[in-house]
Amino acid sequence: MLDVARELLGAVVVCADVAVRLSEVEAYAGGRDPASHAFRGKTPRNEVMFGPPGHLYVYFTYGMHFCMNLVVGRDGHASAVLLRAGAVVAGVETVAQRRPGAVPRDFARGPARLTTTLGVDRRLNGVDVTSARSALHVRRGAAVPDELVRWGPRVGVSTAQEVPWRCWVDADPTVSPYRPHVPKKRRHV
DNA sequence: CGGCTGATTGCCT
DNA sequence: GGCAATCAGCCGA
Repeated sequence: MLDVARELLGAVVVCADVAVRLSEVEAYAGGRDPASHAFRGKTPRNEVMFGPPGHLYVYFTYGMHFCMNLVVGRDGHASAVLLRAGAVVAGVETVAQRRPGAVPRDFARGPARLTTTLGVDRRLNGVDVTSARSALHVRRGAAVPDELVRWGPRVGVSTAQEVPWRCWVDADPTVSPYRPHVPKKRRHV
């Protein structure tokens, strides 16, 4: 699961004429992970997570935002990787119309911004991202070298803050700025 | 520039 | 009924 997350850095998400190269993702480990939507078992909302890998899990949150996950791991295991941020590499004109006033660096800088930029909503829940014929699919991109991959705690979760299951590309300006639980400096205790 | 908060729907207990 | 894998805008410094 963590290896899949790491491999997704640099991959390119394609939806219609817009494409985004991923710079930040976050792993969720299915039923035994208290921060996972699958923790309390299968429900109508999260049922895609319990299906085969390679499919998209789109959910609605905070009354106004969509976020997208890639289902990974074994069928039924319900592991998933939250796609958090990336750089727009195609369709900049389309995105500029969708996000008037935003600067390119911020187009997909955060999970909800990423879905807005790509035009993703619940209609894409469950699509097979491994097929180039799907409305949304994922292509391999230029590999990110190991020395540029950084790991840290997940964002916005109230439980299991200790597991470093978020990974991102070091020094990439499109990585999301929201890191509420990451102390910038470690004071000696 | 960094920190805080209101917005607003749907899901789960 | 409570709260969420967030974001934009506003505040003060």
